[in-house]
Amino acid sequence: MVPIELSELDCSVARTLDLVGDRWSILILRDAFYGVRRFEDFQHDLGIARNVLAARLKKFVESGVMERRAYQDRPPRYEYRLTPKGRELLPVMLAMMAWGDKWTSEGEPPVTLTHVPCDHTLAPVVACSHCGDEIRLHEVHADPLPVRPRVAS
Amino acid sequence: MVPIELSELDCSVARTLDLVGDRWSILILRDAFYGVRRFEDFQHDLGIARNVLAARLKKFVESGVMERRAYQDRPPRYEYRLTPKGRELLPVMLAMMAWGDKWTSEGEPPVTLTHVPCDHTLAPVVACSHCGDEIRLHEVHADPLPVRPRVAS
DNA sequence: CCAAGTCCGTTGCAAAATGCAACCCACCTG
DNA sequence: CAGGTGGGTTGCATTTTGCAACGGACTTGG
Repeated sequence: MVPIELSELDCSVARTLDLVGDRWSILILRDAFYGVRRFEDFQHDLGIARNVLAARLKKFVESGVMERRAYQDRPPRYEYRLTPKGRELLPVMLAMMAWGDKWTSEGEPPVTLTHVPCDHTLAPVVACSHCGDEIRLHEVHADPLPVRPRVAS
Repeated sequence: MVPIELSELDCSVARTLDLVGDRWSILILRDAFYGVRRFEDFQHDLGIARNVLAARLKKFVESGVMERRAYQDRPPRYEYRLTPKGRELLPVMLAMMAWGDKWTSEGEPPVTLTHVPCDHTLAPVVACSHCGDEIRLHEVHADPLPVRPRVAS
């Protein structure tokens, strides 16, 4: 994937996109969150082309999101595990999952999440790290504003 | 974008990906969150090819994430605004932004977010809708488990 | 009245990413 | 020694993107 030209677009969203902004990356990570570690299992579960899977795993390892570790010698076999950097992509996946469940599900949401510490069904929300309230669009002020809105809004 | 084959992969993440899982969609939405509404402004700010921008906006309108509204007749001119469905993609963008800031920024994070109600610098976190605590990977239990991990883990 | 500018696209063609199936190699199992 | 498993690579067709040019309907300036 060719990186987006960051000259005028140096935002963290774009940098995150360089890693997970394609069709398969987040789905691979999702399986990894659920405990999948091996090439064959990713491939079988997702139905992804093997060459694309190999390319994605390689990219994840190079960027420090996963590590490739041998779990046996002879024949050498490897598994792919999330690093802390990779595990912290969980919020991105949960946010996408929550949105998909709310707006695009036909019938029941297929997966119910339970938050173990409080033992309640979980709808992930994005909250303010300081006050804990849910974040709404017009309650956020960005500085410097990365784009120049035409009038004021 | 050809939808991912959902037969064995009917997860909300994949359905969200069908909308925003390409190189530009989230960046367009990001500009929209910041108040950009017109074709020319999106194009100029992002440097996106005009045909791709036209295709994305059309897709957003068709899927109900944006609405196309005339702001003048003669010549007919349209602007693109987020619908509620679209505004609720904010968490996805914030999560990507937070991750990019934390893990890929060289030097200072370019944008500081302030949460207006509590007047504090904001690091968006994904939290449990019930107890408000931040969500960690191993504190989430999914049912039914959408993939079959090999051993247990 | 004519030239230039603004806004929102469409069209054609080249480059890149992806999907698909076949192949490979090293081992293990019956 | 035949077949299966695991982890890939290679070649080729298809799809998606990027780029630049063009068009049409106005508005503005002189």
